[in-house]
Amino acid sequence: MAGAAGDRVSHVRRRRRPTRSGTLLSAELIVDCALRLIGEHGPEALSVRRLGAALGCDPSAVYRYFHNTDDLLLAVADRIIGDSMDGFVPGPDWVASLREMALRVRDSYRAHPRAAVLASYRVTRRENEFRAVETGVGILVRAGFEPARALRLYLAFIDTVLGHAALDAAALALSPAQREGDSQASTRAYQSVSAETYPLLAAIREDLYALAESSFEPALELMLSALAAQAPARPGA
Amino acid sequence: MAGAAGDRVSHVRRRRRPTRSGTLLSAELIVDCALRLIGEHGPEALSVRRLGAALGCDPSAVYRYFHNTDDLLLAVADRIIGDSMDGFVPGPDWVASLREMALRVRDSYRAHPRAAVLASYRVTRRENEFRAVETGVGILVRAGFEPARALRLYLAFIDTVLGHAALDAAALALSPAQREGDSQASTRAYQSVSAETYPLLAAIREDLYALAESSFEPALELMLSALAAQAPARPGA
DNA sequence: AGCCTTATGTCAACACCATTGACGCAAGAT
DNA sequence: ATCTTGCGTCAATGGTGTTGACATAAGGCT
Repeated sequence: MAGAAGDRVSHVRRRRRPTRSGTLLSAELIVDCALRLIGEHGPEALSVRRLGAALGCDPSAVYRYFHNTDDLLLAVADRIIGDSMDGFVPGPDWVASLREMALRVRDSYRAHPRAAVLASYRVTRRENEFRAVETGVGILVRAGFEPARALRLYLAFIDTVLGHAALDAAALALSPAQREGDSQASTRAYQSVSAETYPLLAAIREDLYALAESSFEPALELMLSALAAQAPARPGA
Repeated sequence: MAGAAGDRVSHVRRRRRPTRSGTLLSAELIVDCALRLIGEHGPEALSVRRLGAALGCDPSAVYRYFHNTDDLLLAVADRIIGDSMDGFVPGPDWVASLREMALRVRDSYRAHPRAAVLASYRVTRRENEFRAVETGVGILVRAGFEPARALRLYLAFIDTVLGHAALDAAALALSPAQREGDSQASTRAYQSVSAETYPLLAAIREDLYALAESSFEPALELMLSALAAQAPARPGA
């Protein structure tokens, strides 16, 4: 049960004691700091020790607010999910609305890759997610789908988006060493494609840079076109 | 450097020295052992020290075969990909062939959920991955797509499949404590759907069990229908 | 057959990590 | 003014990946 809001250690702070360096700790502040650390110095910069150093407190003070690092990362993930749908209202064009939803999720993930990778594993089934489901299903229902079918299609859609967003985020979350390794391996692989073993790949050798790029947009458009094709003719349209 | 097949440390073994306990090491054997460790004792059981213990050798011997643990992890990922595509030959129906590819990948991930989660977000750029790309692009080319477009569409398709497979695997890979937490959150959420805040969800309350299910198949069918719709009329068809 | 190179298994050490239990200070209640 | 206890601090434990020096035997070469 690591992660539920009520489970956070000492959820209501009764006594607030400043750290040695004078700052007042809080769960919010720690999440802020974690996001900042990840954003500024890469995903591997997030450790309890560094967190303590950045916060100006002993590393173990973090455990007064979160059970463990997984708990902390879930809190970070929750913050990201809440932020992504913030202020979103569907427009009249249902396909465009779904597209915007997808891009919002993707951008939010890309903004916090490391936490996003962790978030994508755990479907939260919490407030923010239900709001998103209600919104998304609403878009499809207004497009003319039966409610139950709208739910199924929405789930297929959003899981696809989440999967791709996670893949994108994972690529960004790679440590510099891994990233370099990937790129070196790529260039070498491009050159070593032989016409004998891989005739097709050899024939489109100059297009192979696509291997290193995100396929989020093409996949999104395929998905949207499939949904559009299945939309029933609306009585009011 | 991590990654390409030719980059593996001492790719061709010239001298084979048994370990203290008598086993003959090999990259294959190490990958086998890693998969077994992860499968039996969870993803966190994979460490160089445990690997050494399980193999009956000094932990550092692993570094004679892989540059680092990331390198090893990529090899594990490539093994999973290779297993899934093993013995696959595309049939005459290109849509059915793509479907089979997707289901094979999904099954392979589900067979090694924890390893899949560890590895799924990495592009291995190793032998097996290239074989899969060659195969998949070939299917689309024979369906009538231009090679470059076939590559783009294949990547969008396979990334979607990988993303969903990873989500499925992640659900299977949750630790018991985490799984219980998720299920508790789910049931609580089902009950708390109120008609006021979520009128749509309340209306389809009996369909909400879909939230807990995989959306792999619906998403796959949407994707396939989109591809089928975009296929050019084949001269020979 | 016997030497020599060197691949490869072993050992010890380093620097980092998360997590925990004891300790003590001071905030806030009584 | 005293007492309780939340919470920041300290020290310690046992884990991690990775590296460099070392030893030993495998297998090519003469």
